[in-house]
Amino acid sequence: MATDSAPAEPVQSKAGYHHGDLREALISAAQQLVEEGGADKFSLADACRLAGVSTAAPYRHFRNREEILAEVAARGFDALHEKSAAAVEAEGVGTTEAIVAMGKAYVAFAVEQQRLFRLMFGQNPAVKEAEQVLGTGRCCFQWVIEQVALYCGKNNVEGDATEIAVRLWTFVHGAASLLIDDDYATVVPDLDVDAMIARATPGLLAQVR
Amino acid sequence: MATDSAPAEPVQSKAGYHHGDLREALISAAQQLVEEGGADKFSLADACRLAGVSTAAPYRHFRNREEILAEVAARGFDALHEKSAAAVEAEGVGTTEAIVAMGKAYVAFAVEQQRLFRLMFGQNPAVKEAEQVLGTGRCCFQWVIEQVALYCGKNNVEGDATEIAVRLWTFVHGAASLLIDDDYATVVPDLDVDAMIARATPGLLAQVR
DNA sequence: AAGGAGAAGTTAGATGCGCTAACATGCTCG
DNA sequence: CGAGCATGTTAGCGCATCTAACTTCTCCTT
Repeated sequence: MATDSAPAEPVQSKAGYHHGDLREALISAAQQLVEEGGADKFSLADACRLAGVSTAAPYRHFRNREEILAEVAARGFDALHEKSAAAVEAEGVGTTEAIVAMGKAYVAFAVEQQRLFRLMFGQNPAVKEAEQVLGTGRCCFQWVIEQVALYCGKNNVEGDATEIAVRLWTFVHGAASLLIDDDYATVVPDLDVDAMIARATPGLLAQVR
Repeated sequence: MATDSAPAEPVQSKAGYHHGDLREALISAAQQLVEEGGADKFSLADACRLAGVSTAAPYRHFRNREEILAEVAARGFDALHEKSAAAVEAEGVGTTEAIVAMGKAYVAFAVEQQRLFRLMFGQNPAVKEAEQVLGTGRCCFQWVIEQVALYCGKNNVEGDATEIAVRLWTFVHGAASLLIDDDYATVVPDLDVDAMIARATPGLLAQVR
């Protein structure tokens, strides 16, 4: 595969001294490794082995280990946004069901990509303060506010959409966290989280007082 | 301090070749270091320097790095339990105010000891599955259920105390997490979390359908 | 009271990671 | 075609975890 006669490969090759698109390859490796072992255990060296390059190579594309993690986190927010949007679309924009579906999608995303979720909502400052992460994260939440505003409009609910959105977010984020961190398992092992969300959402949607 | 005439020091000395109570000294150092830099950055070697021993010494008392962290986490649950109990006591057991105070205490604990809270409710399996952590954690939640049951009894609320406790826990845990991980800061910078809890609690206490 | 066993320290070193410096290669464009 | 730059490589420093083998001190038995 290496000492071949044809040096071709139009734009981005994969063989030989130069990788082709190492940046993407490393991000992809990082996504995989993060999901397997969590951001803590993630090692740049492992990613290099997956991509088939030396351990010094990443530094041509990233300042350091955390910059790769930031990129992974940012893409996570995009994925979360997409998943939520699909769930809402399926139920019909502006309905109570859509709001509930949004919450369930949030938790489902957390469950399906536990470690990624932990990275996205973790405490690593280098990740959280990264440009891309702030951008995609904000965008994600703005969209939720919009959905709540649409709900309020359609259902004659008077109230600040942002305030309601924050309440909803708080609840589903708590549910997602306790679920994936196995904290529910310790004390209420057979909790049906989806059912809990469905039952609690109406109360959180109503304007209090 | 070393080559002295009196070898005394009744039970546990601090000077000389033997430390006296290295186990406690290391745990105490770990508590300090975790709160300063988080469990990720915590290094056994740093703890050794704080305690004034070589980097091999800890292995006489702990299997590995994670076993110290587990001990720190377990003590965190004790501290959380105490703080919550004090808050409830101050408001009067069985009142709505006591329940609200319990929630605020939870969030306050998280804010005051961010990194410890993250360790306690993190994803590190070696920590979460440790005997002491499971024990103190369960105990902590059982007490919350009791408080909710007392509330229900005094206020003629029909409903499963466990179910209500889980709803409350979910909400305040979400609030604490989003607050200390700076996620609120990105999108709703001037949110008053205590006020939010006070307003949301009555709705969460009521039995839904 | 002597002295031996074992607990609790030590130093040395294997292994692995992050990151940098200096060097090598080969794509791209003038 | 060849110069220059982007993107690889190897070598190596510093630091962390953990183990092995050795030392020191405590205390328990006789």
